[in-house]
Amino acid sequence: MERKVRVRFAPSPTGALHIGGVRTALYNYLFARQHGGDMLLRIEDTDSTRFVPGAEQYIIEALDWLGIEIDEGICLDAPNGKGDHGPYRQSERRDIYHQYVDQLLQSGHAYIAFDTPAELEAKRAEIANFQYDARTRLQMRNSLSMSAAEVSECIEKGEKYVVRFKVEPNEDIHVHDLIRGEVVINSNILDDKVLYKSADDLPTYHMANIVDDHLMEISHVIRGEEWLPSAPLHVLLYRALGWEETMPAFAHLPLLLKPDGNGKLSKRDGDRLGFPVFPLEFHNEKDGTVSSGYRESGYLPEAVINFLALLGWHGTGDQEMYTMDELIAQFSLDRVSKAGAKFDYEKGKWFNHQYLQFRTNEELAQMFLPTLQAKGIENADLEMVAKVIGLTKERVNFVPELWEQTNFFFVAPTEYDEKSLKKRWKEDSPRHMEELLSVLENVSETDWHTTYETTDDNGNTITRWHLDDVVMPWIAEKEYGVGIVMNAFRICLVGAARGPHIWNITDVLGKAETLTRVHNALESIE
RNA sequence: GGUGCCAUCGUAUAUCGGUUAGUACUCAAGAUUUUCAUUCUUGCAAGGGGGGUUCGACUCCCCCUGGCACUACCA
Repeated sequence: MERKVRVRFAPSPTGALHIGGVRTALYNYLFARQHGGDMLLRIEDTDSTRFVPGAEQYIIEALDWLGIEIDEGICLDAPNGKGDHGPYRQSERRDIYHQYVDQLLQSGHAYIAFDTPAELEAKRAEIANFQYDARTRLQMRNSLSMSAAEVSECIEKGEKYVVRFKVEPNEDIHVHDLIRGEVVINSNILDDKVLYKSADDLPTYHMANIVDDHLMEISHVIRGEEWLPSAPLHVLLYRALGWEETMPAFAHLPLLLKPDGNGKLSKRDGDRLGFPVFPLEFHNEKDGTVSSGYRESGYLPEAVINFLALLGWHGTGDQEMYTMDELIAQFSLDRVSKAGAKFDYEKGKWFNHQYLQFRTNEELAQMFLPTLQAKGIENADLEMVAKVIGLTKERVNFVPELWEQTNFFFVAPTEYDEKSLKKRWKEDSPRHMEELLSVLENVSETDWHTTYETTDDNGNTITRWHLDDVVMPWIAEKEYGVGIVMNAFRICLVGAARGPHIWNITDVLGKAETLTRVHNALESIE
């Protein structure tokens, strides 16, 4: 019988969750859902010195925002973990690790070493490319080079020690990777990795990772490419523990690279180039830094998911827009690319633009409210906000950008754009506007907002404003230019030569406000 | 330095031995628009180099070059 698919996302709470980590979580999630398996979240907090308060909560909230659901382990509705394989925080699993460290010690796969960090440093300075391995371990202070009596004496004296994995030399280790195929590495290049440290009574990543993945019955380990070099060590550990039969399958994902130049994408790149590298804004209590987030920048979660999914994976055809359900249905590990993907922020913006168009005007209005408030627009009429958003949303990539497109609907212009004036405000404009004012004053409130369907010269159905029937004949009769009149009118209402169709603007503004603005413009201009 | 991974337009990628090497982003031009924007159309732009294998290679193999990752009592 096929083993049930169980995957895990296992971040360290050392700060905000990097966007690359988010993609790893996403691929794990897609894989789990596609196979009807479980998605676990485990917190790898074995390095107490790097712990950052709030980071764990941040991770949970970020995944929740993106719609990556956790079936087991630490999650929003179970902050201390749910499921039968807990605890799901490595710092709470000390007793479990002890047992397996002892097992390795007893079976001779590991040994105790007393070398202090200073001694190790000295050794590295003394010998170039020093490696703690089969060739050098007898020169060091450990249970292989010391007598049993000496060892117990050191331990009784309270000397700090570590447990190291005893790597047998000159053995080819085969790692089967679902994305890269067979990777072979000789054990000679592996050092005797530290598995456990008595100083804080915690295992290191490698030990904890293998024990947990085994005990939690993980079937597939999908993680970043930076782990590929240590995969052989992990295979050796499974073997030493007697778990090779149920060892999970490995898949090492390509890295997310800097948009320019080369190297791994980092927080600094985001700061430097002006885009977020984290899903949510994060205030780091430990170092006092603030990191901007996709959510706060106006990104829609579905856009981030779609964008991230395509950074390293692609379907068979030209499809680019994917819902989460489509991704779940179509994702496959063998279509994950092997090469690192440069982070193209422009494409991310485009995705957000696309998904913004799918949202209703009412939804967008709700999302736009905080921006309006920040601009001093209190008690905005939601219906009116939705209406102006409908007129302008295809012009923007992000919700906050709506302000630049709609501000004149909320605030009457007090300044008039010089370039627009130069080009569109002519000598006759004041007289034209005076006359337009009297033409418009005669339009009833009802007619002001009226539209009707008609056909154009090509027989297409178009919507026409009643105001056209009032203003256009007047312009024609006076033999004024349509452009010169309408553009001056626009400047009066907007303050510049931009914005949606003029009658859409007068419709939202209403008759009284429209006339007021023209009056004001006539007084202010020149 | 050592080991490993990787290599198609500027970017993300399609192609799983036979194509005028496709698509999207970006950029440019034109059309549309009484404004700005949108939209539409068109265009620019690629198989790192060298050897093989083959009737035929972007695709398979080798070498070189280049890029990246790892090389901690961090994950």
